[in-house]
Amino acid sequence: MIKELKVIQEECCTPSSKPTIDKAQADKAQELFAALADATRLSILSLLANSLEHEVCVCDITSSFSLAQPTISHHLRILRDAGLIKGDKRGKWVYYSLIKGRAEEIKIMVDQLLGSPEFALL
Amino acid sequence: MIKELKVIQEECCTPSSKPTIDKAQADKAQELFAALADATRLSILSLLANSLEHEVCVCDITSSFSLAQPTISHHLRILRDAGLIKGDKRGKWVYYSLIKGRAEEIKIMVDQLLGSPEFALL
DNA sequence: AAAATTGATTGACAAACTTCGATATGTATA
DNA sequence: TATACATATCGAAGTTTGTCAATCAATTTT
Repeated sequence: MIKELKVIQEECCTPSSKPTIDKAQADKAQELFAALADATRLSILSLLANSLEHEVCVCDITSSFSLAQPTISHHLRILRDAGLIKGDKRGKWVYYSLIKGRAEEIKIMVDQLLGSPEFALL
Repeated sequence: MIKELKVIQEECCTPSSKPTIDKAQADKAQELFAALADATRLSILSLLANSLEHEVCVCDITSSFSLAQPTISHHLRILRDAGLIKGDKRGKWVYYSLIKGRAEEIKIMVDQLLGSPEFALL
């Protein structure tokens, strides 16, 4: 009996048998979440999502924050590089808008990472 | 005619009328996404989500990566502080597991930020 | 054509983050 | 009780990130 208890305690746990995400997937997801990991950028996204025409020019984005114009430009670039927004230059102004379908893609990513009822069945 | 074109060009766009997320919400979301903005931490989450018992001890997590033990411990702390995982000490070992329901909460957050069909109707 | 305006880029700096070795703490074993 | 083991914490080194002033490029206005 004591011997059996010993054996149980000599192993901490049974290792996983299911495959986990690979490094390429993890790196890609990291890029996305890093773009979302800033309060200013999240506010910019919310601003675009809630604007009447779903399109806001840089001047209005800049005037919504107490940050210098190059700082906003920097944040817009990060969101653009992450494929979350796009900019459309018309005349003197650049109008930014959300890229559609990204919300769904992100939610699928969250399910793959943290598990969801559907993924749990696989 | 020319005058009318001038008037149109003197304003860049119509400002938003809908409310956007406030700073407190943005800060909270930033904390969460910052915890997800690292490939190692995403791999750890995936490891927990895909483990047979949905529970893995630190030793097995550590041996899954080419990183020093204090580094893994640091990442586990960040995930714990973000409310994504919990640790259960049993004897010599600490077993980590995902906190249930967080995936759904994150997906709702994404919808609020980037807009979703339901939120668009509001 | 010159001046003004919008937005992007560059370079610098401080703050935050990832990583590690050394060490501390708690538990089990001899 | 002394030793070995598992994990957390601390402090330091190197890297990345957020911010701004200065500058540049493109467009419009005068």
